[in-house]
Amino acid sequence: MDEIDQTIVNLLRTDGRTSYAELARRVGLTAPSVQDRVSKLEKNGVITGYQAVVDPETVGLGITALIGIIPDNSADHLEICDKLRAIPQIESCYFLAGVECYQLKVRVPKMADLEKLIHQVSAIPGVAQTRTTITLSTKWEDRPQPVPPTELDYGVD
Amino acid sequence: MDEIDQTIVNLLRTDGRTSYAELARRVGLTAPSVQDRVSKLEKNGVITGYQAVVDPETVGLGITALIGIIPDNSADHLEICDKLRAIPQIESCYFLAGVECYQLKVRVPKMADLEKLIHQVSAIPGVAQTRTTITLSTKWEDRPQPVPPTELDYGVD
DNA sequence: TGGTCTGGTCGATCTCGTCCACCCGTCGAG
DNA sequence: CTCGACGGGTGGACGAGATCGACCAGACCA
Repeated sequence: MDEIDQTIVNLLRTDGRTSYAELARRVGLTAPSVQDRVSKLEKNGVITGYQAVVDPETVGLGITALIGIIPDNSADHLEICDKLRAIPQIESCYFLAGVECYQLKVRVPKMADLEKLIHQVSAIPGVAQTRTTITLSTKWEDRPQPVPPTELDYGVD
Repeated sequence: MDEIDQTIVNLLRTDGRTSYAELARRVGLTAPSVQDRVSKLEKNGVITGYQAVVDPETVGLGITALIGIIPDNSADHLEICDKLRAIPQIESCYFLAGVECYQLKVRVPKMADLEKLIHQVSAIPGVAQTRTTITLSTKWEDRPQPVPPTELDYGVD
């Protein structure tokens, strides 16, 4: 994970379809060696995938909401997590330090779908309470910040 | 935005580097026509970009936090938004219906950076109060849900 | 009926991806 | 000191993919 790898990662984060040839030109190497570096980055779990970024509204996912979950004392977190994972509308799931120990980001087409979704989440054993906040607008999302200058080795060679 | 476009979008959301030739095989068209569809999807703002998904921990962004912002009455939201946008560590920014009218998702290398960041956000004119929650773990993030069957035309032809 | 428009195919050409042989410093062992 | 292994890079060859222009078929409308 040297400086060249960082450049490659930054380039691929801002345009995931950049060709190896183009990357090679940018970092001053040849295509095969860039390809080699990229596949090592993938193998080492630095790059975990590539996705097209889609405007949710244009594909009929006009409603975004954040749902906080307060568990009860007997909550089995493995089970909760599994049940949550099975719900496709939950795009992100964070485990938090706080009373609301999960926060979900969900997207649905219509309010009725959100209502159904909340019932579905509330029905999971171990979920004591949920608190939902509608997002009025997404100012921005998943903006790739440049990888910070590495002073330490982060354990991935 | 017919059924074929939806398939293309779904495929590109789960693997943003899928070649046009491969997409063509999957949807039963030729590469040029798929390419044509994709460029139309990009032009119409359905696909807004492509990004490599990176494991934050492996690139030195080990700390994730959610920051809620409570504005004061005189808050100029355009200014707040601009000031927030200028802070690269803020990866996502949602405008919410609630007392905390913004929620930020931030990533930093160390706790000290988070502290600095909170001070930075608190110092923005119009920000009355912030509330920060550390995420203990990211269960998953930005999982692409299949685009819902379109019953209506969502205004993007 | 004929013109136009949209969305497709086909084929040619150029670029890119990918594999392989080879090269060149580094480092540890004999 | 020399040898051999190794990691990481280069260059070339070849097949696959991207891209462009020409052409075609069905829908729609005057």
